[in-house]
Order: sequence, then C-alpha cells, then structure tokens
Amino acid sequence: METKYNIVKQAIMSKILDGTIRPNQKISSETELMNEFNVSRHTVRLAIGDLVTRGWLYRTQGAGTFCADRLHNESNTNSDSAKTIAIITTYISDYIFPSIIRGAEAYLSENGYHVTLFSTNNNHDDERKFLEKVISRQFDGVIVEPTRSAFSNPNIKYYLNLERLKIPYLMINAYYDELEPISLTMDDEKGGFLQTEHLIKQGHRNIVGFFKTDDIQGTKRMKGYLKAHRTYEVPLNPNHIITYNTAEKKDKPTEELRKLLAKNNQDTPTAIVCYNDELAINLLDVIRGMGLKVPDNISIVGYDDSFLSNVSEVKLTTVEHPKSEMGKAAGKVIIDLIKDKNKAEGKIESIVYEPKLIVRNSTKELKE
Amino acid sequence: METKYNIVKQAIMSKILDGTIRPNQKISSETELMNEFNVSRHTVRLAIGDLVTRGWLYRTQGAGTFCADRLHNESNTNSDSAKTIAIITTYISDYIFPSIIRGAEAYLSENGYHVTLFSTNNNHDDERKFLEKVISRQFDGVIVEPTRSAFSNPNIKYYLNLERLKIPYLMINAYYDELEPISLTMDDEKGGFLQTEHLIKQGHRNIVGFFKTDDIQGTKRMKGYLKAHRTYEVPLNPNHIITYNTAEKKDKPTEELRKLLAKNNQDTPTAIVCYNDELAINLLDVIRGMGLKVPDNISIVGYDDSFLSNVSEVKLTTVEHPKSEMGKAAGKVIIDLIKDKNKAEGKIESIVYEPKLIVRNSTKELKE
DNA sequence: ATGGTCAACTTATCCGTACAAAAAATACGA
DNA sequence: TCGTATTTTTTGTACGGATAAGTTGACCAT
Repeated sequence: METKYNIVKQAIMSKILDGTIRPNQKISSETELMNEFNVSRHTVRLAIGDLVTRGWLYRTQGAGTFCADRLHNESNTNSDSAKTIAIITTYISDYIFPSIIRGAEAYLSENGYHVTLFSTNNNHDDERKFLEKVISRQFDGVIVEPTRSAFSNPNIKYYLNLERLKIPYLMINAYYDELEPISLTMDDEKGGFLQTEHLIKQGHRNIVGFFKTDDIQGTKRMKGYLKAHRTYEVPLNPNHIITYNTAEKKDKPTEELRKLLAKNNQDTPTAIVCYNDELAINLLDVIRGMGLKVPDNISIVGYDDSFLSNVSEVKLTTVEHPKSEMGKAAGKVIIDLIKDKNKAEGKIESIVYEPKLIVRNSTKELKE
Repeated sequence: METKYNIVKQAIMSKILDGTIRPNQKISSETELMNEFNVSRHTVRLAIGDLVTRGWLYRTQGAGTFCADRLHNESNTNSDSAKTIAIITTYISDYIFPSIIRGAEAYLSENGYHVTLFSTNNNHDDERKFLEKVISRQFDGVIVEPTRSAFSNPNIKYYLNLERLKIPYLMINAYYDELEPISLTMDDEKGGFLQTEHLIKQGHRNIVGFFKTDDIQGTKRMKGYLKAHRTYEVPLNPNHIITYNTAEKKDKPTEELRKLLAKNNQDTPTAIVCYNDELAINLLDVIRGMGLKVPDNISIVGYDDSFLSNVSEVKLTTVEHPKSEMGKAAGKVIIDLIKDKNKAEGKIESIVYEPKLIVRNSTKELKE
C-alpha cells in the first residue's frame, strides 16, 4: 500500500529507528513535512496521528511533535517471554546458508532461545526493513550475514543505532568495513591463496579465476589468487580474471568460460579457481558440454566443501568452510554478548577461521 | 472540551455502552452521522477514527463501520506487536526444506509476519518441547512438517490443545492420520506410481524400489510403486523392495544396492525407483563405483526435482515437488486461518498437489 | 436455481481552506 | 538586565470538495 501518508509515516519511522531522531527530540513541523513530501497538511497529520496512537510520537500544541521514548522505560522486563535472536541472511535457502542457520538454531534452541529468520535476497531495502523490525520489536540479539558486503552500506545508521540501544549483534561470513563489528569469518584471502597455490604447485600456469565481487569474500579470494601468482612468480594474464555479481551469476561465468575454452590459443587455461562450489558445478557442466574431461583436460578448484563437492562424478578439490560450526559459534557468541551486555565488555572477540584445502579428484598434475 | 467530534464520539459511545449497538452491529454511515449531528464528514471521521484506534469500533471499506467485540478479542489491541508464525520442521538445512521455508518466509514477511524456526531433527521429544513453547508463547500460527509421520504420534494431545486454544496450524508434506488437520501435501502415491509407470513403459521389468518408511511420504510412494506393478501386471520380486529409516539412510540403501548389483543373476534390476533425489544421487555414486553407466546399464528415477537432479553429469528423471510454492501457499493458508479465527470457518481446505514426471536422461528405453 | 453484471452505497485517500489555541521567539520598555 | 507585550510558529478543530476502491444486493440471462 503505497499511500502518501504511508510514505510519510515510513520516512518518519525510519528516522526514529535509525537513530536520526532521538527520544524527546522534535521532528519537522507539519508545514515542513508538507513541503518536504509535497503533500497536504491533512496527509501529514494522518501519518503523524497514526504514529502518535501507536506510541512512537507525541504532540504538544504550539510546541511541536516529538519522538517518544519507548525504548528505555516500558515493558522491557518481560522476563517471561522467550529470548529471541534474529538471523538476517541474504538467501535462506541457498547453498551453505541452511547449514549455518541449522548450526545456530540447534545451539540457540538448546539454550532456550528462539530463532527468527529474515531473508534479504541481497537487497539493501529489505535489510533496512528487517533492521527496523529488529529494533522496534526488541529482539535480544541479531546475527547478520551482510548484504552486498563489498559495497558501502546505506544502513550503517541502523547498526549504529543497535549499538546505542545495546542490542548485541555480530556478523558472519563478512562484515561492513565501516563498522568493525564482532564477526565470524574465514580468512578468505588465504583461502584464495590456497586454491591457487595448489594449482601452481601442480604445474599449472594458465589459471583462470572466477570471483563474485559484490561481497567481501569474493574480493578477498581474488586477492589471494593474485598473491599466489606473485608469490610463485607466475605471470598473470589479465584476461584470466573474471568477475561477476549476483545478478550475473547465472549466465556470465558460463559464457565467459565457453569463450575461453573455445578460442583455443595459448591463452586457453589449464585450470580454474572458482569463487565457490556452486559455480564450480555450473562450470563443470560447461566443460562437459564441450567434450572436455576434469581433471584430465582441465583442473578445477571449488570453495566451501559443500554437499555439491561430493555430488557429481567428479569430486571437487575445495576449501573447507566451517558452516554449521560457524552457526553454532555465532549462537554462542551472541549469547555471551547478551549476558555481558551490562557487565564489563571485553574478552569477546571476532573469530577468523583458517581455511584448509581438501584435495579430491578435480585437480591433477599438469604434464607437459 | 466540547468539541464537535467529541460530541459525536460521546453519542456513539453511549449507544455502545447502553447496548443500543451490539457487537458486530453496523452503526450509521458517515453520511448519516453528518446529517444527524450537522457536522462535516471530516469531523465524523475524526470521532470514529478515535474510537477505532481505541478498539471500540472497526471499519470495513465498502461495508460500513461496526461495533467491536471487545469481550472476546482483548489482547488484539496491540496492533503494533508483530505477528509471529512458528515453523516446526524436521531438518532445517536438508535438501528441499530450505526452499519450502524460503517460500513461506518470503510470503509471510511481505505480509508483516515474522517467522520463527524450530528443527526437531526428526525427534518426537524435540517436537513436544517446541509445541510447548508455541503454546506458552502465544504464537499466532504454526506450520508443521510432521516428525516421523508414519508412526503414531505421542504429541497428539498438544495438537488438540492448539485447536482448543484456537491457535491455527497446518501441516505440510505429510500429516498425522489421527488429526486430519488442514494440510498441504503431494499425492505421493500417484508420484510413486508415475515413477514406476515410466520405467515399466520403457520396458523395464526388474525395478528395485528404495523407500524411507518412517514418514508417510515414503510409504505412500511405495504404495504407488506397488500399484503400478499391479496395474501393468508386472510380477514383483519381493527382494526388490528396500525400505529404510532415517537413521539407516546413510548406509543401508547403498549397501543393499551393492548387493543387488553384485550378485549378477536374473534378479539384477535394470531400473531403480528412489524415494528422493538425494538417495538417487547417493545410489548414482554406487553405480559409478561398480563401473556401470546410467542410463545405459541401469535407469534411475528420483523424486522432488531438487537442485540435485541437475548437478551431476546425469540429469535425473524425477517427480516435480512444489517446494517454495508450497511454502508460499502454507504462508497464505495460515494467514487466512488467523484472519478467519473468529469468523465463520469454512472454505479453507487442504491442498493436494498433483505430481508430474520430469523426464531427463537418467532413464532409457530397455533394449532386449 | 445459477452465475455474472452493474449500480448504489460505504469507507479510504487526498486536496484545499480557514480560524482557534497554545507555545515559543522576538521586540520593547522600565 | 529583566519582565512584559507582541509576533510568529505550531498544533488543534472544522469545513468544503474530489476520486478511488471495496461491499452489497438487485437484476438479468442462462
């Protein structure tokens, strides 16, 4: 329902929830809002009136309209209601996320917490929507898997407001650089390094790398890929770095690989470093379709050690990802943060998981 | 304060309080009130709007304004508090469940509901624990994927209690026979029939069936498998029905298949009907390991049309499962149930999805 | 009977205007 | 500098008009 008064209402709500308007601070006058949103005063009053009855604002004739202070006093002491943790993730159903969620759910459930799920579909607007819910519904803690972490995040204010309101949160898989939050991540750069190093040590010199670059993981893995080339003094062909984003992930990498394998010149790669197993499986299909064999004609390395790595006739060489252990750890850390909320904060620190290469049979020594 | 809208408000309140207007009875329309009190429509709406937010009246566009039934509803006045749906599932992370959850989460989220997840790990004790939480925490609705649905359920009482407390619930994928709840399921018997029929029509006569029999789906699919044999008058080898339960799923089916393929007598099957794609992929590995080819040496049919069916070099012939559409439908039905809670229950009925065979290249005409 | 169409009615949203009442900001005089 | 009066700003009440959108029931054709 995109009614005008709803737009105004949402805009005001956002400012309350992201902390732009603090409790007891005056909001814009009705006239100012009229001009700002180009609506009539009646519409502004509808919006404000609704927020007043819901308890977000209060009005004083002659003085103005003010932000209510519902976050501090009120009924926060409902010790009866279960503690609830929000998990905000990009894609609930995709790939390794279910495993991470499972690990977190299992641990939190055992410890008397509930888990409420939100899926952003890699969309900053949805992320904002959910952060607003988390703040206004008083969740006890939030586990966030960042949305498009390689880009600057328009919702930073909301995270800062979480801190102001002492709602603990942590990030998994990646984190927004501006925030330096408590986070559970892999050393993705080293992961990318291990993938590439393995191939170099097997004699490969033409290694194409595919990286999804709208999240931090992809850019770090790419960094590791570059570093491996430098370390072993393997010259790098600029055409052998393929980057793509989430929207392109279905078609671009497969098309690019088709081109690379088709042109059949010196550039033709003998090995592929993949952003993750999912991509590796997709590329595997392309390779099959062109009548080539893995690992005989070409080697391929995945990432994450997901179920996908064992599912095909070719068992993928890949990099281990903690998955459900990471979920479990996230549950543990968030509970620690909640318990320590009022006490001395300290000790609780980010965890960086060391990547480990798992060698299977999608890679093979290159014979001249 | 003798403002005009206050006069109108008081007049309406009086009628409510002295019983002139009974619950759910329509009050005068805005136009009538305008004339009656000689005020503008705006003033009438102010008065009514106030009474609506206080919970004395409710409005329905097109129909009119009605007296609320405060005695029955009560706590519902808290319009700001989030509605929350609990999803109780066996395994959050496994296989097609993430897709179902995703569909439900997306729909419910769009409609302003939260989704809280519980995973029973196919354990009745955990199911009970979560049902207790759901009842005591006053969730607004529950979506249940039954745990060990083929067996009698020790938690029936809890479900009956849900009904008594008017907490809507529905079941997906399967249901406990004793309850006859609203449910969203596939016609699994027909699904099993389609799998088997397809192979029979391709000339196969030695078809081994693998069925997980601790849930209803497995037993129904097996029923369909048997029915297909009877319908097409194909004699059935009793050794060609392999049943297993969740605990055995890792090892028993693969071992049994190894035995069947090893003994190399007349019994050797030429085709396999699988409980689901996950099993099919596991069996595929066994077949590969024994140096056989799919579909040249042996045909195999999966079930669910999951991502697994497209992931290997052999693209599985399988049976379509609605997955995320089922999740979405579950969200829709549970919301309908919540909204209809106080009104006339009817209309809302279980959905049975028709299975459809998807033919890929894991099955092949049998040549003599 | 059954189902579909349409008109009448009702609430929902939105605009404009005007004046009243309260508070805050400013001007002014002692 | 301080207290008071005045002006300005801001919310509160109230009127008018217009179009949109949902509900209902009567009517009509099948």
